[in-house]
Amino acid sequence: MKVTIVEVAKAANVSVATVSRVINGNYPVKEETKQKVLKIIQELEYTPNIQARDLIKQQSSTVGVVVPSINNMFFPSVVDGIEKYFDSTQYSLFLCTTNHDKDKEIARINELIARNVAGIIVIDPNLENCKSKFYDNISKSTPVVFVNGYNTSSNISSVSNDETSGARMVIEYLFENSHRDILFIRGEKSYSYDVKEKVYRDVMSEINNLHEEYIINIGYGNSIETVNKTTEECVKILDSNKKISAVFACNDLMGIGIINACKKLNKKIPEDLSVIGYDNIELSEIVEPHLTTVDQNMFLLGENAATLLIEKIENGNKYSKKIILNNELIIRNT
Amino acid sequence: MKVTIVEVAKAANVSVATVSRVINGNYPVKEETKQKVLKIIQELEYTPNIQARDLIKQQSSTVGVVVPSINNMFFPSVVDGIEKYFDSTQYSLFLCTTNHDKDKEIARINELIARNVAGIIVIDPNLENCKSKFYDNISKSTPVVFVNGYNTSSNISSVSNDETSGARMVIEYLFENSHRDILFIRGEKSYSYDVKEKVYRDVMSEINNLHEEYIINIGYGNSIETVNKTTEECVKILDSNKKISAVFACNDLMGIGIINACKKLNKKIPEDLSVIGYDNIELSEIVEPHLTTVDQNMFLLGENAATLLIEKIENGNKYSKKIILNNELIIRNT
DNA sequence: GTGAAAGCGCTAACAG
DNA sequence: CTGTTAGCGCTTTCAC
Repeated sequence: MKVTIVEVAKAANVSVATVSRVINGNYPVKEETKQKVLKIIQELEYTPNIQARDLIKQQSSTVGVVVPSINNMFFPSVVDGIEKYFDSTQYSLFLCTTNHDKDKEIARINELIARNVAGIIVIDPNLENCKSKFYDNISKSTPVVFVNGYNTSSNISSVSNDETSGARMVIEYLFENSHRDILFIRGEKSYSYDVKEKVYRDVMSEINNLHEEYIINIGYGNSIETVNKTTEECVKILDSNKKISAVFACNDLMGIGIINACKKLNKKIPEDLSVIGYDNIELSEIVEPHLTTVDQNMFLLGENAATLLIEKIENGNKYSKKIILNNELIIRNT
Repeated sequence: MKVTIVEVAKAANVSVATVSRVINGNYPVKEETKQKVLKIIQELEYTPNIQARDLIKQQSSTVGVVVPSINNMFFPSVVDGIEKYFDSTQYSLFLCTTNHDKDKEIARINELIARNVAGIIVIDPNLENCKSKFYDNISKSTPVVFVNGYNTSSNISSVSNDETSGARMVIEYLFENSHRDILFIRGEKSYSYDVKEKVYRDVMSEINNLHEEYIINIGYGNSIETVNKTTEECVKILDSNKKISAVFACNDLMGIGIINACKKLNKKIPEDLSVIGYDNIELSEIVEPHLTTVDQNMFLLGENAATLLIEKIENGNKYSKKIILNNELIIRNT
């Protein structure tokens, strides 16, 4: 068994209260006693039990982070940002993955609450869950922050990229380069895709060139398999539809899938087909040709989410904030 | 404040013990009382406080996972394996990153212990820490499992790939294809690199063709920047040393770096240069040309680590085990 | 300055 | 079957 405060107290011939005081340094203790206790603590290799401390103090020093999947290049960067921020605090992170499953997401959140976390950051929350009352309810008692989520609740803070303007940037850039027949590739069950599709539809309608068959939903969109799934799906489409001169991929993984599709079809990029991705994951700079994309600055997304959560925890979950980060078109070779 | 068991008891007009019994189902409760309590629990949205439960039960339902970094394709896969396994248990994961920093690793481990975790999995533990008495000491009181770590302690379980045979496979395959001048790329501070370098040295010595200048250490090796770092470093080397006909890269990121270096030098792969990586991260199948590599089966690595930890927790940290997974050469196009 | 004692939310004997 | 009670490891009044 691990050594407890009682054993330290005994060994030092003082009361547990005194030991507690030297550990926390919140009440005066005679220097001599203090040194004695400190020495014993060292000798016995005593570490205070944080669980017990949290319990009595009626506080929590853990926060939960919920993420659809960790096996891609996008979410880990966001988590990195969150981690770096909490590094300098007394909080530790419970990381949970949902595997893009709506019910698992709910289960995970409930687990976190049972573990009495001080707050929860949800990255890319499931759209249905957002629309149901689930999060509304949770957020009454536990501080919640969304990253890139659909958020109508007044008691949830959120940080997201301005995907509307990002998507607009993409399409306008394509227009400037005289593209009119633009394939749109999206995934499912995330608000991000909906936002971008809306922009796409609006803008294409404006120029009277909206074709339903140009809008492709390839299913789950943020795992590494997305690349090959996109390639397979789009080889057919690009091969049969010669009018398409550009592709707007909702994320870089899909963008890379398109690049690979072009290799299969012997299409030259960007001569035969222009490709623009979204996110600017590190991979986009490593593939050949380097992918043109929109920078989401994932790390910053994470950092801001962490800041918002701390704020919410400290203000007693009373008010919320929405942060919208701007993004930037990174023009590379596609 | 969250609702506690006392309030449920009051509302249901029973004692807290009874409420506890219906929650845990470990003692008989009259069906009628049970239903009444269950109903109240629902109404009040009561969730038991796991921290308090762990405290009284003198147990812990959390485990710690320590990983150098989450921002690459290797570690997340291992973590995925670990997560999937713990999914079906009552354990939750504390995930910590060390950013490849030896002292941070120690700090993180101490934090986990203060949080009273049931056990700790360390992925790619820092070599110096392994050689110091740090882990020896920790593992006396807390179950510890290493993934791909240097492990001499009798009280630490570990799972690793048979990197010796893996490395040998690589070099022998290169020999079979008549390569004799093989560049060896490694990183620092991980046992994995040492193992592979030893094999490389041994085998090259056997054929009397060991050149110190063929052994390149490019520093931290498992972040995405590794790709470009390798490219930069190796463009010079490959350009100035025309005898080199093959490269053995200690991981796939470095392998991809070599591929990109060849593009810069207009070298054809595999005609002008053969490249073999290590790990078989998902990326290796997505880059062009597809990278020949050794499959580490990261997911399995994680799963096995989780199994070992559970075993150790259940046997009271009394005995340990080492698992060595075989690996397989994946011959692709480089 | 320091100790005794109460209590955080929960479980597990022990009685009844 | 059910209630009473002690106590997990810790912090924090309240006396002295």
